[in-house]
Amino acid sequence: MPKNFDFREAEARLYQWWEKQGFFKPEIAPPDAKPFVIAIPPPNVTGELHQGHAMFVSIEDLMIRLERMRGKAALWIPGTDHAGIATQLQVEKMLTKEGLNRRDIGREKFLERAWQWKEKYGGAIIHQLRRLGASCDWDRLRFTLDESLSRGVREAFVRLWEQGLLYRGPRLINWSPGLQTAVSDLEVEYEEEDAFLYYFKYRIAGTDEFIPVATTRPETILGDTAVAVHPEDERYQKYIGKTALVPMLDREIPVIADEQVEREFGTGALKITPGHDFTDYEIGKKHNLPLINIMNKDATLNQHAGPYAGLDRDVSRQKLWADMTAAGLTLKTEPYKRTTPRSQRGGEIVEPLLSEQWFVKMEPLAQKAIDAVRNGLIKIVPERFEKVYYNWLENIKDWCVSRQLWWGHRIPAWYCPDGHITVSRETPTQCATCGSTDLHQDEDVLDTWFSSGLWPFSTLGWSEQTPDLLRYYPTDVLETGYDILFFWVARMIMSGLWFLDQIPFHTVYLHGLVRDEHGEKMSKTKGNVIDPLIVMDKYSTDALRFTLLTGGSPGNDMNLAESQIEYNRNFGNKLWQMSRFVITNLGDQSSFSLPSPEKLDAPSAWIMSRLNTLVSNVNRLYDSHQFGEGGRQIREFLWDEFADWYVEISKNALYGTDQDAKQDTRAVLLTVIDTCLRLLHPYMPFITEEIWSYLPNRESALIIAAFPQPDSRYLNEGATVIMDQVRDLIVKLRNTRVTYNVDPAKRIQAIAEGESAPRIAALAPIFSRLCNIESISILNGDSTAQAAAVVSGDATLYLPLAGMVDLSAERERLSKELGTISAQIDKTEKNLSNEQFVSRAKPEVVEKERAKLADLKQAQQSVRERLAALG
RNA sequence: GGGCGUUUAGCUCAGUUGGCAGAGCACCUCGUUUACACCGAGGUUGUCGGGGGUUCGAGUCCCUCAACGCCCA
Repeated sequence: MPKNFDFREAEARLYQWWEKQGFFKPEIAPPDAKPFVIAIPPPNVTGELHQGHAMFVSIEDLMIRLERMRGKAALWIPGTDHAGIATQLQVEKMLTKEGLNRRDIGREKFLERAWQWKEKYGGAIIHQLRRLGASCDWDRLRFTLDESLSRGVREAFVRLWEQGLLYRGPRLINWSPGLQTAVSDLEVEYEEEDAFLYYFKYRIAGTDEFIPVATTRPETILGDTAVAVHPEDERYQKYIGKTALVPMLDREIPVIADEQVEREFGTGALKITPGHDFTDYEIGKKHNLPLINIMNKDATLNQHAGPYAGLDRDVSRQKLWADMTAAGLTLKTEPYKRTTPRSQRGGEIVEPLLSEQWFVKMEPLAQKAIDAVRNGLIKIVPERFEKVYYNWLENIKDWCVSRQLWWGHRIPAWYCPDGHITVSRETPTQCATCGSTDLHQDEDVLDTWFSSGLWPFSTLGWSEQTPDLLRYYPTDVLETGYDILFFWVARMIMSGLWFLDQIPFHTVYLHGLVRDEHGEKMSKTKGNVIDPLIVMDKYSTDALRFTLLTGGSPGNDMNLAESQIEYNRNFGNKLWQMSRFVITNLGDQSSFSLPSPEKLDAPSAWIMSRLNTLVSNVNRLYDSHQFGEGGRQIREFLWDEFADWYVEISKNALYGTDQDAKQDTRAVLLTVIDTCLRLLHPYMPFITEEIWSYLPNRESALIIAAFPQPDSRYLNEGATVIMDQVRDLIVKLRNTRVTYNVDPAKRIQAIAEGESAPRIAALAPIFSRLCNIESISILNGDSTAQAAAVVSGDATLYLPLAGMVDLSAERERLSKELGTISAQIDKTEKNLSNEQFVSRAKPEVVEKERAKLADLKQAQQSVRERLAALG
């Protein structure tokens, strides 16, 4: 076995081997095995690996590997998302470099180029996922624009149409002028920004009077179709029903009364622009106001803006305000915090714009999705996100699904010259209404999330009843970041229930965002990005995975520091070294049998007890989705208990002459390593598999070895008590040696006193190896003054250190210890003298407290006696 | 405006059936004993945000306040 683990060489080799052996395929399990299925959150084909990907791969691969080891037919379906806008922008960028744009080359040529781009660059992210060790079934790799998935999209669309849940019509939607497409409500982010509130005069026709009105967007004045005041507002009551004149256009609009108007805001009078504001749109509908669209799709003003037609939205704002000022129609401007709607992609200001789009009626779908979680068919982890989920679904709005893009699923709707709509699974030859053969297909494509909403079943072949769909749907867990709970998770639940009448998965596990060391969002511009590929090169994939898995808590954002990854790289090395020690000390034998529990010596009984406690904990923690805590416990057991204590102690037996003790110890060492490699494999797949290959008597591959189950026969409280006392004494002896500057090489004969002195003396070889005690004899007569004493429970150990012990220092040290012990005794006695505690606390807690008190009392007495002896 | 989260050592964070406050980094002192210097041994470090409550017992459960962050409107 090499001195170190060369992860750079091993990772690629092991991954290829696993894949070639078919271990990633669910068919590796027996045909009757219960499936365990996860559909991957499909990364954008345009994506580059970031910590978010690393996080979901770590968690999902952990679950997949663990369930695979539990004998399930584990299937992790990989895939990528065509990412409508992102990909189209990439291809357009490429065209721009060639001096072209998409309109020059036309839709067909453009799509050709887009597919070329996808074939060339779209695989990058997939290769990066493999580097993370993702044990996906790559034969089942899917892409949202695959033919089969596209058929699913059509099926879904047509069904919604047939069920009357799709409609097309002019509505006010969020328009992205830069991208020239509609975006959904979810794709708009609202930011508070410094702006101005503009106060101006709305003249009343035929008078010199005016109503003062305030707005944050003066250019929309040109589209006003009413001025609204509160019906009970004394200031403006007299104008209700009168006519106001739109500044600069002198178009006549009514002054209306509406109780929604806030009297305290601005001037208390509201301009109503139904064509360019969502609130005004509703008010306009209520009052039957006309709707004027003053804006073109590129955010320049159109002919309805009169003299301002052709100007950009910002320019027209300046010019209109200047003109109004010149005309004496303005009052003032004041600084104001305005909530600006910006596109999630690119950040440009989004315009509410009247436009012809396709919408899905969401309410019936949402209701089913709400019920599924309420009835417990689907569980969201952490649970608090269920509330967020309900809140969104209960207030759901219709979903604008059409996008004015070319890259995506083209809407399967055709129009005849009379405007009849034909929606069809197959390309129709004639209009379903009038039979016209003059048909043209809708130019738009569907929102990317429409297809990803079908992901858990479209990847399995739906809309066909494929064998995969029958065997692997519903899937089990959906794991992703909480930031796409609405975008993706809720929509999958809705569509799964709607189209298949079955939940798509029974558990949703949501992880947090990965931030930098100080909680800042990672970004290239800030320069605080920790690139997964770079840290994998530097510290290994296992170290990155283990850090992401153990560094945070479920559902919360995680601050990632490179030092943590380094620390876990060190843990990997530690694991390698302890395994190497065990393996190289196994001798020539190829098979080992673990002694039955009663035959183990104290250290072995202790470590086996701890091991089985660990196995039990890890299983329990995994089943309650506490992956991080599970990983931390494995690491702490291996490092702080096994390596630091048992491995050191085992050297006595290994290097000794007692053949039975040697064999038993070897068997225990091997059992611990074997078991822990299995426990750890889902967290650190590469190093564990590589170490496994050096184990004797192993199954073919760790990746398909059985996950450990606890064996309660090996739980041993007695051995744990003994070893805890031994370890406590050893730490105190080491401390004492350092305190008195005793040469580490100096071997000391110790003298034991107290009830458990014989037991301690019998374990002298442990003390010998761990703190260089030559021998332990039982005290016979009085202790010598020239000695340091350490006390643990009912045992005292004297170190005769003639000439080295400073008696006053020793007195001080013991006095201090006496203080600590006495304080603990006070606390314990207080508990035990409290009748409520004794009668109400759990019996084992009371018992534990009594034992503790007895221990402390003995220690107290020993320390007192020693102090007395020192004078 | 409504909801959620966070607040624990100098820094970054763990701590889920309520039962003696933990880790990494940093810092101090020793040490290269054939698994490991990507190491080992020892040590220093706390008003578990404030207040109230439930309980024999609260970092943990409940109420409330504060600061910071996020989501929805």
